[in-house]
Amino acid sequence: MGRWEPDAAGRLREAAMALYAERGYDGTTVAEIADRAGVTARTFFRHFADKREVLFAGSEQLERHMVEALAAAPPDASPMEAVTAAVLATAEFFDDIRRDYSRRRAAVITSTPELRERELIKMATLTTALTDGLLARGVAPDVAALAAETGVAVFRVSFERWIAAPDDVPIGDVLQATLKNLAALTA
Amino acid sequence: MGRWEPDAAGRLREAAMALYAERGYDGTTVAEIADRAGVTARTFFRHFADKREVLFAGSEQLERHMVEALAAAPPDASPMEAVTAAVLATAEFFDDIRRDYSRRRAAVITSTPELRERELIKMATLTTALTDGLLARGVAPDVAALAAETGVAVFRVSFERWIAAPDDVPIGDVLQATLKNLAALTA
DNA sequence: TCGGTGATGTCAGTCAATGACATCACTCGA
DNA sequence: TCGAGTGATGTCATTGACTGACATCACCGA
Repeated sequence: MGRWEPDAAGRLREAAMALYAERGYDGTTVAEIADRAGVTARTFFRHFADKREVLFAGSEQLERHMVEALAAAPPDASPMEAVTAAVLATAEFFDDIRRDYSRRRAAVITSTPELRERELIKMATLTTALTDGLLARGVAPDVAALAAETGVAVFRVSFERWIAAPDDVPIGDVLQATLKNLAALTA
Repeated sequence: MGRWEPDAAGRLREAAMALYAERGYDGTTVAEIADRAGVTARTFFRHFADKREVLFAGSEQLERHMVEALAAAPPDASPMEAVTAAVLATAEFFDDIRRDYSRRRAAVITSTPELRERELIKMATLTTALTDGLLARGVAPDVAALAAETGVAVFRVSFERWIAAPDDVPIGDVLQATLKNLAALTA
């Protein structure tokens, strides 16, 4: 136990999500989020770069996880096989507990242009990271970019479908199905 | 001739571009842009929704132009042929005069995360518009989305290359070359 | 016990963005 | 010709995001 309640960042995330869902992104001030989390607005900005970033806290973790899975793929795996491994590795992030959070989060994001912008750049950053990972595996630049783009597209589509799917469908199944669809398309 | 100098929006665009290039986006205030354009900050926000939008003023026009070209394609044209027509239609927008502006604009955008976000959402909006245009032509949803995505990708890649190319290369040539590359890839 | 550390609070300030209201050249119809 | 719009702009006040500088104070390690 420290001097303050621990996990201020976590409380801020919870508070922000709750308030965004309740009053909308524009209808919520940083001061209100901080209040609910029991800190000041100044502390909010010490944990998150801006008012949007609080909804994208997990993205660096997810990216790191995918890049690691990409690097861990067998050396003789094809670019697309490596990307597939990275995409499937995301299943470990989104369990049943996260699904409810993900749904509320997605609802807020899709209804707020500012947040959609942020999400787009996160996806772009992820694509760049995967591209770099493929380049490190010796993949040709053109192929790397294309494979990374495809991988992120598969993740995006699957994530959306997972959110819309019944509660008993795990995200792994959706990812598998999307990958199968892709294979059928390109065959 | 009106009561004020005409084309305030145009002057604001010029002023913004010059100041962003000179001092950077963050180092420029809306008040400074307005000053240079001979108006007040309030007037800036009457012409542009926010500080970023002033660099994306032409995007609605470009989108409309592409959508019209898409609609004007022969009814029996394939989805990809229609998209190709839309992509090639952009050549009418970017002449030699626009190239210099485009270069400076691209330099500012790539060096400013906030502006990159805005550019990404513009591209996403364009993709949606082309998708809708294809749907109106009776194209199946999956195919429409994919074709639109591909078309925007071709435009993006071509635009980047055109900016980096020597001054005597017209954008039309670059678009043609990119489309040829795509055909070779998918063959 | 004491100085360093780190997370937080406090305060003042800048600047983007918006609403309400005033201004005033220009236009058009009575 | 006059007077009531009209539309683009200016002025003013306000909110709220974000930042820098400095203070605080429990904890930890020597």
